[in-house]
Amino acid sequence: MKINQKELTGVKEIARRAKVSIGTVDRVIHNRTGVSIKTKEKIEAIIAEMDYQPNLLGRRLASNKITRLATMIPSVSGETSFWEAPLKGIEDAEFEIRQYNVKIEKYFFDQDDKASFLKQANKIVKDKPDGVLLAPSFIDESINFTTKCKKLNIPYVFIDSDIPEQSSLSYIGPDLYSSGYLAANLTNYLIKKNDHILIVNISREMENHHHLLRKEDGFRGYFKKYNISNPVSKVDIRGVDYNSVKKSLNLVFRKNPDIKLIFVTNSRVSTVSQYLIDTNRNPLLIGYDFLKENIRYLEEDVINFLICQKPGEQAYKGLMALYKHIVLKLPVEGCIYMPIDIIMKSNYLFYTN
Amino acid sequence: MKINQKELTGVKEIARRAKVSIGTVDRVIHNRTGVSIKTKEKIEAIIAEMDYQPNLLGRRLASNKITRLATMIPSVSGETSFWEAPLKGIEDAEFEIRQYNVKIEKYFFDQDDKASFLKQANKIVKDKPDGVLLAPSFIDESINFTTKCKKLNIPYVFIDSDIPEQSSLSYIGPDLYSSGYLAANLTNYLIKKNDHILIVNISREMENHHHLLRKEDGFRGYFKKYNISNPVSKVDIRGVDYNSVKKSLNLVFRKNPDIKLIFVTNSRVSTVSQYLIDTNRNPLLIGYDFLKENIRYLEEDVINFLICQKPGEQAYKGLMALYKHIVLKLPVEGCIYMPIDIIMKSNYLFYTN
DNA sequence: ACTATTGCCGTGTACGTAAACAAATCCTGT
DNA sequence: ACAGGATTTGTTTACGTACACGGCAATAGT
Repeated sequence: MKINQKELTGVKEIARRAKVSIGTVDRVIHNRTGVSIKTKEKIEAIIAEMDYQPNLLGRRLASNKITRLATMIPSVSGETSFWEAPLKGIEDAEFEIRQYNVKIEKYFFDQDDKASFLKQANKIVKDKPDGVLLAPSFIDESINFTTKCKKLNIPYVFIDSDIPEQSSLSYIGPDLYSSGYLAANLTNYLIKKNDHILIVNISREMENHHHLLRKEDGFRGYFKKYNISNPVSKVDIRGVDYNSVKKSLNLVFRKNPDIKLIFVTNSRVSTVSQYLIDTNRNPLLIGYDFLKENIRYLEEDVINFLICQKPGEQAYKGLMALYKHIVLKLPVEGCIYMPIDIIMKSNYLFYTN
Repeated sequence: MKINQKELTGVKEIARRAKVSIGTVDRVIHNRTGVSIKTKEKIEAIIAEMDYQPNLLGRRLASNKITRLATMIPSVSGETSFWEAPLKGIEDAEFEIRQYNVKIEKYFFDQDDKASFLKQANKIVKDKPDGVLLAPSFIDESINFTTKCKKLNIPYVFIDSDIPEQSSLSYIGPDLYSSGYLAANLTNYLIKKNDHILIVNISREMENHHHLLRKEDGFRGYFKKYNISNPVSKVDIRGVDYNSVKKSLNLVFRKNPDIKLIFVTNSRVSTVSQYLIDTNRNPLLIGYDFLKENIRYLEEDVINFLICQKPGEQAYKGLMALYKHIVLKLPVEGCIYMPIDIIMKSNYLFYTN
């Protein structure tokens, strides 16, 4: 370690060169009022010439403001552990930016209950945080909510699924169509001519169903593009419990006992797995998400491939984007599609969600 | 934004509670000399009780020290663009921690020239940085180098490949065996009984060959574990130019014209791709690394799968580990295996190296 | 008894920036 | 020319920590 030789940098140097006080420089930097146009231009020229980068340490230290970020995601229910990862991501981000006077306030809603979403959304609006991270599970309600945010000048970031028309600060999550497309590409390596394929959509709320259909579109899009003519059936299941799934799949298998590959469009693939074990069937199985229950079936060779898009990192990056935008006033990418990861038995151990 | 209500925290509060000055508290925190055992214990008790976390902003701002980190990786040659990504990762990290008075000094060596490695290593030893990030391409020389570092009390982190005996601060990179194992798992989905498989190792320097062999071991390990009896040939090619590869592969294909799948154990898979195009052959092809040239062949359906382990992130994380250890004095994970990513035509667009 | 040494501790300044406060300058109308 | 307000500019303190410096008391040395 060496002692820093005095580099001429910082507001002080700007002030020196412009022959004004640091107070004036400060006013220009924060374009506050009370600076004559002439000195303002002079200072701005010097700032540009020096390529002045404000020292974030000094800035954050001197600014006694607390930045409050709100996060709104589904609560971790016993029914699915999917939202554990985003919560972890939120906590990681919290830990990292806590030292910069950023506080994170977490709001949770019930994925199967619109009313709870509304209630929490209203609470956020009332609390007026400086930024919002949102998993927009309910589309109309999310539009409503973010419209209010826009009016209040509160920037918001979407994760998990996008509402492109709502011009968020950023979307960080999967490209659903492409992930279905990838599943089809994978499928194409696994099947033979005329093998029967089944697409399974499982979700209770109509809303979430939307997302599943985009994946299905992607899947079928691939088949269409490459003129793959295998028969593709599909079933929509409107209950997430085992019995609903069992009942529906029983019907399907009665009609098509020779299904060779099943593509489950979300993390409910574990329920299908259990069904397959119980009915002693053994088609190839592709599903979604790095959940404990899914990994178990992956280990047991019931699930062959899981597609995953780092939900934890989505939340982490979403908060960091808010931090960069609000605190550092840095530009932020408007849309970050997460990589589409393929998980199988031999690499899941190394995966970080 | 709200004004921070005065939370009682920091050295000042410690000083207040202990009825001493902040100078004394400071001495205890940095366990400097000049504090009576009694007050020292009292202060330590209070620190523990308060769960005092030093404010990093204040700390870094007050400390005028510059931390110098050295990075040592192969230079980006025209021959392979592999090291572009780590360099990018280094630059990303540099940008991020620059504001904390951390400077990064980059050293490059020629991957095919031990002498250049030695020269650069000596230069680093002479320059005495505060930490080193190293891609230990040459094993013996790396051991020698890091031993010197250890004597000088300079922590070092390995990326890309590990030397476990050298007790580095951390290793961040692939588990080579497992990545070969995964390739075999994938292979097993793609082939039929009795399909002939070829493993191709291409490298000029004996050293790098080691790494390839670990992948080959993993590949064969999978086959062994699951009693897969497909014929597996292999060829070691000691030249990275097209003609060397061509000559060797011509020999192989003369003997085994019916090879159904080729596993190339490193990024040289592009050379094999070109060969396959030129000789109008079309086996399945699995290789390594997200390089422009490889992606081209992926797009053209010559390469089917690329295995990749985010070399850019390795370097980034490596530097961050050094930063955390040296500057923040935080504990650091000793070994971080990167996820083993599978890249194919339908997801490469979303991949971040 | 006087100085020199040592151990212990408090004070002050600095880091780079933010923001409140204070002061100087500029207008405008009389 | 001057009051009085508006506009522009300068000064100061503070953020939390690091560290140099200096001071005081107690002990040791002569």
